[in-house]
Amino acid sequence: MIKKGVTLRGIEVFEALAGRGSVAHAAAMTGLSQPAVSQQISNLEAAVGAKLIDHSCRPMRLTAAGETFLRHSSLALAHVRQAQSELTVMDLVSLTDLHLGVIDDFDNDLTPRLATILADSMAGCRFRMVTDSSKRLLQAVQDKALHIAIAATDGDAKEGLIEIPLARDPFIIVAPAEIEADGADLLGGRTGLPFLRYEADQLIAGQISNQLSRHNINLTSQFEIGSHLALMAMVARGIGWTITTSFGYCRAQRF
DNA sequence: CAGGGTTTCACTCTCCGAGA
DNA sequence: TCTCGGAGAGTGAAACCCTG
Repeated sequence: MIKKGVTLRGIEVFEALAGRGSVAHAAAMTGLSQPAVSQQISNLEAAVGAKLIDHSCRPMRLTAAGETFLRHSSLALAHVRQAQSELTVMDLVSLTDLHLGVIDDFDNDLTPRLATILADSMAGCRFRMVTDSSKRLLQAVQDKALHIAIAATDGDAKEGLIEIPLARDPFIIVAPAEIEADGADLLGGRTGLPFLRYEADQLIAGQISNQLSRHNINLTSQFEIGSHLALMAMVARGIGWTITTSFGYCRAQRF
C-alpha cells in the first residue's frame, strides 16, 4: 500500500520542482500557487519520511533520496500519462472532423508519417492539417481554431489547454566541426566565433534566453535567424555557433 | 540593504464518510 | 437521502531568508 500523503499531484509537483529548481517555476508549470507547491513538497517529504529537496541552495537541488525517488516516480508518472494519451486517442477514433496543427520543425519528416497513421486509424474522419510556429499553434488551440496541436512549450500551464508531454528536447551547443573548443570556451566568448541566435519572436529564443540569464551568461549576437535550417547551415559553414535542441540538430544532419 | 523567492499562517472551499 | 463534521487542498498576506 502506498503511504498516506504520497499523491500523484504531489509527485507531479515534485517532478516539476526537480526539473526547475525553483518553487516559483514549479508553481507556474503546475498552475498552482507557490504556497501550494511548498505544501505539496512538505507533505510528500513527510509521507516518505525523507528530505527529497535541498532547500538551502538556489536553484534548489535534489538530495540523494530525492534522486532515487524521482527515478521511480518519473516512471510512474510516465505510465499514467501514457494511459491518459491512449484514452484520448480512443476518444478521437469517433471524430468526423479534426483540425490538427503540427510545429513547422516537423514539416518534412513527422507530418507525412502522422498523416498516414491518422488516415489509417480514423478512416471516417476529415482532416485539416496546418504547420506553423509553436506560438501560433498554441494560440490557435486557445482560440479554438484547432482541436489539437503538436508544439513546443515552455512548460508553464496555459489557460484552457491540456498538455500531454510527448518528448523532452534538451538544449545542446552546436559549433563548426573544425573548431577545437568546448562549451565553456564558446559560452565564455574565448573563441572569437559569433553566437547565432534564433529570431527573438520564436518560443525557443525565449527559452534559451531564460536559461542563459539563469546562469548569468550574457551573449551578444550579430545575427538573429528565423529559419532553423538556415541557422544550421551557417554553423556548418563556420560563420558562428548556436544553441539548439537535439531534435533540431538531428534534422540538420545533411549539413 | 533591496529585491526576489520561499515558507508559514489563517482562512475558505470541496469532498467524502458516518450517522440519523 | 440528507446533514454534519473532519480531512485535504487551495489561496492571499505577511514574515522570513538568501543573494548580489
